[in-house]
Amino acid sequence: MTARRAASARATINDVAAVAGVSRGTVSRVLNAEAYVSEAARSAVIDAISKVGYVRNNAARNLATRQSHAVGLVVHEPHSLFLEDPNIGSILLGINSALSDADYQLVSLVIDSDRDSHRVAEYLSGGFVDGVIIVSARAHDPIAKVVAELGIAAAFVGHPVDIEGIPYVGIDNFSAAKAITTRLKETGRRRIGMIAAGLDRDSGQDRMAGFRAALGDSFDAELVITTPLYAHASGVDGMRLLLDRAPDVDGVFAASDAMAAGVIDVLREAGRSVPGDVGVVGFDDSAWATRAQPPLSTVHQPAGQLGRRAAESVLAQLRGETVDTDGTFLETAIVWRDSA
Amino acid sequence: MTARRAASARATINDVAAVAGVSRGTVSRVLNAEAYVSEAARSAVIDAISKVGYVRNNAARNLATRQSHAVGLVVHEPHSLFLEDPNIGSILLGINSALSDADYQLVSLVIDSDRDSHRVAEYLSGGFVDGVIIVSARAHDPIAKVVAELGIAAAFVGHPVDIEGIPYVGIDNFSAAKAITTRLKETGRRRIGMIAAGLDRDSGQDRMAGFRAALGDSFDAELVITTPLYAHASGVDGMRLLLDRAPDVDGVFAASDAMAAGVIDVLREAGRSVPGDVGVVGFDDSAWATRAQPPLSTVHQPAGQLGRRAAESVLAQLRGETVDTDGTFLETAIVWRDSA
DNA sequence: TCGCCGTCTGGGAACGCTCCCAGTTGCATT
DNA sequence: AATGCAACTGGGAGCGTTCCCAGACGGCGA
Repeated sequence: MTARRAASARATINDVAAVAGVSRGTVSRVLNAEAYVSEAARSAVIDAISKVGYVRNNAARNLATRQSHAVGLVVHEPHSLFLEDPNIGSILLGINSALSDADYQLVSLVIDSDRDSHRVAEYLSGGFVDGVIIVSARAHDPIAKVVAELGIAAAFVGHPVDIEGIPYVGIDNFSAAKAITTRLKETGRRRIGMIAAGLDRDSGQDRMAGFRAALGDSFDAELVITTPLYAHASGVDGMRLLLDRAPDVDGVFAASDAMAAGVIDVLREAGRSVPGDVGVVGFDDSAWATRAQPPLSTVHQPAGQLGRRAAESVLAQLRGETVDTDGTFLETAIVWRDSA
Repeated sequence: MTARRAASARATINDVAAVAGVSRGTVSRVLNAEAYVSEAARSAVIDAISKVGYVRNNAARNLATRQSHAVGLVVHEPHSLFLEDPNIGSILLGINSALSDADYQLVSLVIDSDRDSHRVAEYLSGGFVDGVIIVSARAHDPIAKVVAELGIAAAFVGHPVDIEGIPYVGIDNFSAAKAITTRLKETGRRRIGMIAAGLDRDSGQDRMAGFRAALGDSFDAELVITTPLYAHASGVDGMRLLLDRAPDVDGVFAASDAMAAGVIDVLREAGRSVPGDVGVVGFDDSAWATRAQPPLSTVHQPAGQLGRRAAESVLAQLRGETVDTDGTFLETAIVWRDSA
């Protein structure tokens, strides 16, 4: 097959103007819903548009307005995130939905970790996007710094970073972790441990702090196992270690559902029943939670809303509105199932 | 914070021309790597570009060339796909990598199932994208039909559809299913069942046909359980039913790794050991495979390559090359772990 | 010497919009 | 009747490229 170009003779704004018997300017005003257009002119234009099958040429508009009407989604370390993060899909859908409502296009800027952030910086400064949403940046992130310097409209999804002046949309990891740990404690558990992860990010630190706060005096640092990743394997390794250190453990807070699933696997292997002998709670309310045996009690993250709100913040900045740089925290909810 | 516009005074091709002491046309020729530029002019232009910090304005180029230099990725039913399909992430990365190598931009066209395909058709015909990649279309897909009518450069990922003239990149589900079933049979299993899914797509049908072909005379329709989704829960339900029907089953081919994980859960619950009492094999080689206890023997799908090849097909069409409409099948490989 | 051709260059003319200014109405107010 | 103002309209200018044509230059064969 040879590629055919799409029908070459596309109608332009001039064709519409000619058919409607008005000028180019009036058509443009109708298209952009501006004031000062008579009802007669408006309906004539609308009729003409459907008659000639007019579709706006974005390239021309972008050139004239010096805006791209596109917002970039910067995702770091694509493989780990795209393939393992249970929330990224929902976040993406939330962003996409908010942007398309506002007639903006989402372009995905996947960053290969082996390339320099220079390439991204150039892309961002190249006017290809009007704004940018950054998912899950680490502290001291080079791209975050570039965005801050460029002064481009931006928002972070996930958690605050060490950069001033850029809003973020996240959840209150501290309170959520504290709440579910408290709830676990209320089921009568006395020796509660935690499998922590992602301590290089605020989210991970906050979950651990929340856990500690919930336990108060009964907190025992011995019962906190630190692992690098939020993965199933980390839960397995962490739980083995914990069981070794404290065979009398009767409650576990895992920093993610994937880890909690690993924890349950290890407990079963060791002949402990869940929730009979040990209560287990997770974090995320991802697909892991319902597929686990037994289904996990966990913290529900409003991932879709996280994306939507971040996109709305960028759009507001693009409209020239003042947005809150302190960021916003979305509500989490405890989902109590059978694992504790 | 008030949004600041990115540095307003961006260098244009004219600035470069002025600094290099050549004309606009020469700069353009250098930028597009055209012939007939003297070495002196070329290096002067290159120096000038870096001196003034020139970055190409895509809107202007798109307007002048009447091309968008963008390729759309159409994803249906975003929720089920994005959130459950273990391959979609890799496919996306593969596409993105091929496109950015060729200086094309990926724009994601997520289709909300409740809206009409009309909106997508308009988008596609609106010149916003030069080509389109469609992931996992069903038979009789309306958007696939629209693409075919438009004659826009396109490729399908996943499996052939009922549309003529559009290439696809997929795997040979029949052969792969046959191969892994045969391998399972060779481990000495006599009563082999299958948990099938996705029979509304060719991929699902082919996997079942491959299973049947591998068993030959020993095929027993009683041992095939049909479920709607490739999900963990389908594996659980399907295996319960199968165990009920045939308590002597000693081998199971699940149509996806997620289902295979569900199968294993049910077997454990029923006191059967894997692979001791029952051998289980899956399909996909997704994250489910390695996290399962025991790790799954399964069929490896080259998801990233699937995306890359589809993108390359679209790019070839865009260059006006003739591409094979029959599509291409990529090699799968059996990954033998511990579950069988 | 002349003419030709291949190599290289400059710049006018689009591409299809938006912006903005200069008008032209029609109506209320003086 | 004259004035002012709000409501509306037309069209020139410009956004930053690419495309393409006209032309300059130099080397080479006749």
